[in-house]
Amino acid sequence: MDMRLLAERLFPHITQTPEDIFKQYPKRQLPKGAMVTRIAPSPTGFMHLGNLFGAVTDERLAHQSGGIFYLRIEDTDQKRTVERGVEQILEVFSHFGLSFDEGATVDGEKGAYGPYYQSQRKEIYQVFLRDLVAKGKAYPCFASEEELAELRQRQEAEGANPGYYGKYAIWRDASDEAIEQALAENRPYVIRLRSEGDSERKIKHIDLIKGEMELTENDIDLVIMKSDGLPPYHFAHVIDDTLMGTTHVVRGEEWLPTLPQHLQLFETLGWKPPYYLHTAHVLKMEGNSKRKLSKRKDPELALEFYHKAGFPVEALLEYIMTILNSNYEDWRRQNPTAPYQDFPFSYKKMNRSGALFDMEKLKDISKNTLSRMTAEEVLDGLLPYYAEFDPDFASLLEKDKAYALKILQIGRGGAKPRKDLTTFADAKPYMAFFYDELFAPEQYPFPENVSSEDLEAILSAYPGIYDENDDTTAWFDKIRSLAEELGYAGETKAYKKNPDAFKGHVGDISMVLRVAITGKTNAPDLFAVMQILGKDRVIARINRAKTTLTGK
RNA sequence: GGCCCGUUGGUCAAGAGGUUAAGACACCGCCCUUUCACGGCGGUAACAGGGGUUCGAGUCCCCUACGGGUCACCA
Repeated sequence: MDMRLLAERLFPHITQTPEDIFKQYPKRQLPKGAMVTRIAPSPTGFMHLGNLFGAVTDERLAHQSGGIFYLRIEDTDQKRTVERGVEQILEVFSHFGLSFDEGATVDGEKGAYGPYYQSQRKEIYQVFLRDLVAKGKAYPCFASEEELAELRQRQEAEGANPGYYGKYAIWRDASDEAIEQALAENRPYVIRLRSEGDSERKIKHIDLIKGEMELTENDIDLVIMKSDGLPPYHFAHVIDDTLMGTTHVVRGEEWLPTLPQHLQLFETLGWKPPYYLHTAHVLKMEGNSKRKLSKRKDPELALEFYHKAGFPVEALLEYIMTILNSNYEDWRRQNPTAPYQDFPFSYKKMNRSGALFDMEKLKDISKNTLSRMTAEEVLDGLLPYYAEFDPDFASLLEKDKAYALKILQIGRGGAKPRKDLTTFADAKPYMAFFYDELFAPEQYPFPENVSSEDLEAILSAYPGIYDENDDTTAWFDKIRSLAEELGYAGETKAYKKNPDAFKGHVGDISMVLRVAITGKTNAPDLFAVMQILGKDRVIARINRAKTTLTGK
């Protein structure tokens, strides 16, 4: 059969030529070295850590080089497409502060290289499909699912590699009559590429992350159009990334095995492939072995997990940067407050092997990130977090922001800031005692070496000696005197030198006060705490503790 | 099973033929300290194994082992 006639027969509605299409996608005019990258997620309603790793890499490479970073929606598989999937994608990336220069948006799309939804690009793909058929480089295949399953079984029995190739490619050289008949019967079909590859031959390829590698040529007659008329990933990737001018494709290493197919497609179409960066997977330890993070078993794969746990987005980005570029931590030490975008990102610093996800490291980074933030920044994170997960606490914070800021200000801002919070979720237990609404200790964990008589004596004496206007030294001198009056060492050192001479030391006295005022044995600087609470509430809490203690 | 990728302390990693094999997290110890959170000092701990090449190998080559990935009209 004349292949041109066949092409016309298969795609009667296609009138444009590849040249027509290329006119609509002119070469991008960008400065030298500018990279064009994209992320191309499927709208499956599940955004995970891997998506973010890739997106940060793409975004940095593009924007650092003066290039373009765009969002393309890979929705060629209708079965997997989910309602609001695209909105979710957009929300997640805007949440992490990543912005696209082109691509899908909340209300459509922007940019001159669209459509950015693959489901809307059917005609474009078919122009190239038609062209390939006309040139004899692709052909229709009418094999049914059953036939293909049968084929696989036969190959297994023969010990041959599975797949539609060589002598197993039954429609590759089908007779005109057979095609004619199948068409007449309206049987569904796919379009396959007529592979010229040989599985005995190797191709050399340089991946920007993995380096030089040797791959086996593809000899499978790849499906390039599904029976629904849309292309599978492989073909869409080649067409879209070419037309849209992608210069660097960043994707997970699970794509490496199909790379020969992509390179073959580029060659067949006569196009130059982009640079590839195949990134290693994030792994997880299970027993004694590592494995890829799994959607079903590992909640920490979902980005939602970090949101719920209260990790600031800055912290997660910070962790991602340390994983992506090994020299990032050193840079951060030199530049403690610079935005991460100032870091000279390089794909050369990306690791070729997979990293275990390290929650402890994330926590440490998060703690440091929070400690570097201003009280205002922390509160800005706290408010939406608690609005979503604990509205009651959110309204307490909201009611008096100045008060909340005073609390968050304790020990913040110096060269050695306090590091009390690992996540936003830590803030409530940390701050709760400052709020009378939440302050309700049933019993007080007073130090055990202080007798009940002494406890009562301390709590009774304190309201009389506490003066709001004392500075920290004057205040503590009073505590010291009280300690000595009761037979406790005024200096810790004196106690340590001769423990038998005292009931305890001044630290025990301040611990009693700390427990009475905060309900806890561990709290930030007591003097600062009292300043914030104010004299009335300090006295009230001392009295409350005394009442609880004595029962009156 | 075929094909592909990978392998430096518990974890993340530096390392581009000559290093006492960095640093960070975690862990342990000491110090500082009125609690806590910090901070300081120190410590335990690694080139998967075997062959080559070389005066010299964590670095280059080969084999083995182990780990991961992939073999769809899913991406």
